Amino acid sequence: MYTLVVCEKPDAARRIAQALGDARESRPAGISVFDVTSDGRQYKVCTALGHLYGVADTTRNRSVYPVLDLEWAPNVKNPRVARAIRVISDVAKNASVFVHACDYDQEGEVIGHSILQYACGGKYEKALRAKFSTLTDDEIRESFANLVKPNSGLAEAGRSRHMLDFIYGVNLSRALAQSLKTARRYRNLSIGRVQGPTLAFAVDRELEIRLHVPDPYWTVAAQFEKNGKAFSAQYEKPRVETLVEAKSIVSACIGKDGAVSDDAENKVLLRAPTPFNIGDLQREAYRLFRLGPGYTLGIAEKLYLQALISYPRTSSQKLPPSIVYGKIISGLSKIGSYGKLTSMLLSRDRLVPNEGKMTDPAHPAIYPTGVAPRQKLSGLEFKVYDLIVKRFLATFGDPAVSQHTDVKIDVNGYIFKAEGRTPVYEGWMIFYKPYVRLEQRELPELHKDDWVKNLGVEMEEKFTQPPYRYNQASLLAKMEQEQIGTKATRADIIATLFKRNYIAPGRRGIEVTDLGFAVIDSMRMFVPAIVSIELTRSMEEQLEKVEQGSVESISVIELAVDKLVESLAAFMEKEVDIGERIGDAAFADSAQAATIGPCPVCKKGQLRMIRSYKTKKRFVGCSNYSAGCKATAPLPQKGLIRTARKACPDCGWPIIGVVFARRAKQWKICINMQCPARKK
DNA sequence: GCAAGGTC
Repeated sequence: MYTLVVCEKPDAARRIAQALGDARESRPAGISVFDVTSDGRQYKVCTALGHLYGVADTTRNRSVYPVLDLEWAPNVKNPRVARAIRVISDVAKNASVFVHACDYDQEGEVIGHSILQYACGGKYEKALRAKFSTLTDDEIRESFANLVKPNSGLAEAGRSRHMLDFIYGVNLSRALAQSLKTARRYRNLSIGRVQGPTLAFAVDRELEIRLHVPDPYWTVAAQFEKNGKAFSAQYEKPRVETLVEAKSIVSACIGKDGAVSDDAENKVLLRAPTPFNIGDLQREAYRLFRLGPGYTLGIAEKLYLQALISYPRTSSQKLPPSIVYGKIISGLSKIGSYGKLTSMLLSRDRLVPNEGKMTDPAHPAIYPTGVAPRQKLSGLEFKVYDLIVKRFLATFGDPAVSQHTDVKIDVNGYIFKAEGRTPVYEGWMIFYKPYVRLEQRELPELHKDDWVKNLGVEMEEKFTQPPYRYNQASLLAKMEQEQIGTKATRADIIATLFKRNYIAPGRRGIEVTDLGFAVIDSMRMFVPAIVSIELTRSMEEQLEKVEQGSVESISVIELAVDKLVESLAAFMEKEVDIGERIGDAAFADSAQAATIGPCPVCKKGQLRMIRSYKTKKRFVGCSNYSAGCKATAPLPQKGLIRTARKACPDCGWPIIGVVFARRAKQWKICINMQCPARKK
């Protein structure tokens, strides 16, 4: 007889098994099972692959809606999932004790609950729960020495979350699709609790930009000189509202020398950065390399599978000592050019990382393992790896010190400000080069009551600017800030909005398409909750009550269904109008998206993406085909294709960009097979 | 051809 331990993922199962004792791995049906004997106890540590069970539509018919009868079913479409369920069921047959050791959070509770209930034959209530905050040896042993009862309220709240998201998301997506069908069109549409608000963020930003009225203002700057060194200073009001005022400042100051009226010197400490969680890494990779968040996650997963970095899907900014900093750093000292940096840390008595506030139930922050790469990393893989290594090292660095000199200069009663920034001590920044640089702005030495020579005073007319468009990194940051989606899904949600053609990459960030506007408009009209973060907030409140046991999950779901049905009724009344509106937007967009560029052969038509009726493959043809232009070119069959709005310098045919979700950044090619550049 | 959430 033995204890069956249920874990959430293979990596966690391995760590838990090794922490419990000597672990022997076998792989029935390609799924790992670890046999452990420890203090006379026998364990079989099994693993899920994330959710093995989830909500399913009992009608099995996508054109039916509303669908309100849901069931909780194994995800048998995925063969690996089916094998994992079989393996665990087999092991469960002879187990005497069951331990739920999935991540200690809501989804983890659900994953373990389903497995214990359905793969192990109703063992959830009898099972014991391992409660850990990170998967370190000490914590794992501690949690197994103090096993608690499973939290059935949490499991129930989690299952309700799945149900509610399905009820809103699937039904409203089908309603949108149906409205298009009524208008005799077809397009793949979707909306959901997280997609809705995320798209709405971009829509609202787009509206702010379109409604922005530029206001003029003036800036006034002066050039001064002291001891042969010139420097500039800004008038104390960064924005002067009127031309009259700006002119009067300039005329009062021009040609008049200034006196230093105030000087302040401060040493400013800049603390070391905190270690990366996945969102931090995605933002930093975007800032430095312009990598989309989904792509960065893909690279991080690859590095993790090569054992070069720790588990990347973490929200933690903590580095527990149990990962043994010294061991990792000495490992890194043998890799590439890190030796110089690591020796600076290895000579220290104590290593203390500057941790952030965020935690994660199952994993620490992202850190390099110190294992040397076995194969050469690709350019981008190396960039992300290098960033992770240097960030890790930098968290142990001393604060950097910068001397700030703030000087006020009085010119005929008008005050100008000048700032000096001088690096004093590099501290942690030495580890994080070239990803950071201490700011340097020189000022001559100035003391109170010194006179400075006036070299000129100038004013400049400026206009208030509209806010920036979101880019992928800032949209992801907005989602984090509003707490919608999760660390592992945010990048995917944004990718879905691109795939649906609700948003598109523009010159200065993410632009909302007409289709995106039409979808948001119709939802705001009939189902405003789905495009507002309030739905998430109220769901969280109600699920909290389910978890506490003060409200039944069934009543929460029934209430949601009532609200949905009410909204759907109003929506269906206007179905034809909505369908027309969305259809027009969708097909205006796709006609535009399908246009690749002007035809270089007949010089009259436009080259367009067309799908062949016979082969179902896409290719490029000229809109002037019926008038005799036979210009054509093949296209890659995978990936999202957009025009680069540029002609090839070698042959004049248009250039396209091909985007793959988690793979290449963007692949720019000339579509002409006969292009001279191709022959090279 | 539909959500959001796990993970491979």
